[in-house]
Amino acid sequence: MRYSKMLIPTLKETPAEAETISHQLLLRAGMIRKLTAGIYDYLPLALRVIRKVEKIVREEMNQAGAQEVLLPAVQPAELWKESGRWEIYGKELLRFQDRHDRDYCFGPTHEEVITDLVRRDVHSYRQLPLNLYQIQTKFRDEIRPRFGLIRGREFIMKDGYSFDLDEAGADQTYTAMYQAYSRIFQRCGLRFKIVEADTGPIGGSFSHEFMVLADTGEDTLISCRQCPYAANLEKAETLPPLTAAAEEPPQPLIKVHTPNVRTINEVAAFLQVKPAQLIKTLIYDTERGVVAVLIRGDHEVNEVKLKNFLKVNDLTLASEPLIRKVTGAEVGFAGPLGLNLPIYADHALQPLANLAAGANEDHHHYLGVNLDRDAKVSHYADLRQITQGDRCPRCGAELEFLKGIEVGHVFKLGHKYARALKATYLDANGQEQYMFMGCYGIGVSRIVAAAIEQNHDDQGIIFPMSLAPFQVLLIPIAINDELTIKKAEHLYQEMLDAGLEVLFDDRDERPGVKFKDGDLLGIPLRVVVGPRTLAQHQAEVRHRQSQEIQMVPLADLLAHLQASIAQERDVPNHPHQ
RNA sequence: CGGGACGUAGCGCAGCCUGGUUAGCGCGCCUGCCUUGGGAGCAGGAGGUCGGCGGUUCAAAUCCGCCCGUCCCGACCA
Repeated sequence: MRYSKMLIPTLKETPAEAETISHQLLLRAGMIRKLTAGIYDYLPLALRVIRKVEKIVREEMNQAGAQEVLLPAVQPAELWKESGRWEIYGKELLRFQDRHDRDYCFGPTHEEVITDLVRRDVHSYRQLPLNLYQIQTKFRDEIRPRFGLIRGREFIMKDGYSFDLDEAGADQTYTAMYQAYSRIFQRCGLRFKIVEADTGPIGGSFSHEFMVLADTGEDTLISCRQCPYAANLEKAETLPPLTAAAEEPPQPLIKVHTPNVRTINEVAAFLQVKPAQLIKTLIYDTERGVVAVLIRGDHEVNEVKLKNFLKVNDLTLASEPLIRKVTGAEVGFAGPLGLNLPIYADHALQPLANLAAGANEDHHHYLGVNLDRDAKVSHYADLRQITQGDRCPRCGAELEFLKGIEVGHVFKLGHKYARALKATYLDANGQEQYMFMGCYGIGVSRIVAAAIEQNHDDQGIIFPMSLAPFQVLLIPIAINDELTIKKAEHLYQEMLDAGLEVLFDDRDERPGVKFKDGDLLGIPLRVVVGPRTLAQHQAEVRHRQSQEIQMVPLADLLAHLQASIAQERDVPNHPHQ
């Protein structure tokens, strides 16, 4: 491709709207433009990278036994009502009507559609297992789109769905997908980590997320320094406390006047106790009623765990009037004593004695609270966020906290959708059985952003060979020198004939401009020819990542480039951790 | 949706507080000359509903109100 013919509108200055590095560089390199919040145009260079990602995804999915399909983006409400998700998916689901006022949505995911397809055309155990995937544009009306391609509302996703006879078969498929995903992200040159994850609104029994490690990542994950345990922060389990029972003898309950002392820090300072000796009492409103949640003063509630534990969809901290109504006191003085609500406590509180807590009375707290003596705790459970001091829930070793960008997610769904949409088959005995499903997502457009987050320097993008829009950038110096341009044209043709993906910078620009643009675009290999190098029958080859420069005889140039490309193409920049 | 910031040429910004010629600057873009190994130089030029609507005023980019849009921080997710 000739640079002069290609739409590559690079920018010298960083647009003010871009905060993260991948967003800035994608804009500056002329790869994307924003149409409206969370919705982007992909320009030619970006599309080439996306096609590279897609190719890797297709090769690995096909290799793993999956088949590609293409499902509609617009979906009828009926299917979503049948699965029950029309009600529970929330505002993220973009809904609209057609001219007959029938309800539709733009697909954020395709469990309903694929299950509908399969239930209509698959009826026998002989047709299973079946593993179908597609690469398609999704729309999720995110509350807050941000970071360019990392969290768009419209984005390109690979979504796959498997249908197995039973759980044993589904486990095999899950493993195959897990391995295919590992290979995909390795081939994309990403440094990633696989973590246990919550299943969220997709549902199902368990899942793993593939996290690209990057400081700008939105997710926090924890990883054991000793054993293989790794989990998303919201999923990470906490160990029950080691001390079996209270060591100190229970003190009598004392009510203390605590004027205008509301927050944990204020109460701790006022009562001269540590935050860890306080009980934080939070009132939550759910679709199944109001509950109280107790947590140690220095801990935070993990609302995902709480949702799962309570088996609720809606979970919000109670409003001020509601708190007053159920506790009889202003916000800041709630406590477990005499509270007429179901009370759930984090297991870290169980062995603790002589704590401080709100008195459910304005400006008063209790000292000497012993939960088993003074309150009615319905259940103790793991309800809190893991923190820096926690140990690995598997082996007890030290944990590491990391930031990551989720690029892939595999779920074991079980019978959830098969049951809701009646996807059944007849087994060998003529018995009707539900299909056992799994689903598998990859953020294709997000991978492009994640790759840039991990591979850049102060001059621009450093694409791994496997994703680069071009393998080679050919720059002739002194464009008006007839011999140079003639030789460069000749080299360009040779490279094309040899099947190299080459961008020929034939613009009438000064060398500095071409070098700056070249570094910004991140093409792995740069070949420069000019009067000086040609006089020695050589070309200069520069490696974008290492910045190493080699002078290569023109006669060896093609072979040299092909060797470099072959060496790097399927080898990640960094080994998988 | 809660909190914060912003909206002036394709991009980055100044002007606004204290209203008043033709709304500026840098980059980019067009033409010509010149230059050609890290975003050159000179000369000429194009490009603006100052986010929108309404109000105050003799006069509004500037003051007031409403609306729209964008970004950042939190609750959601490939």
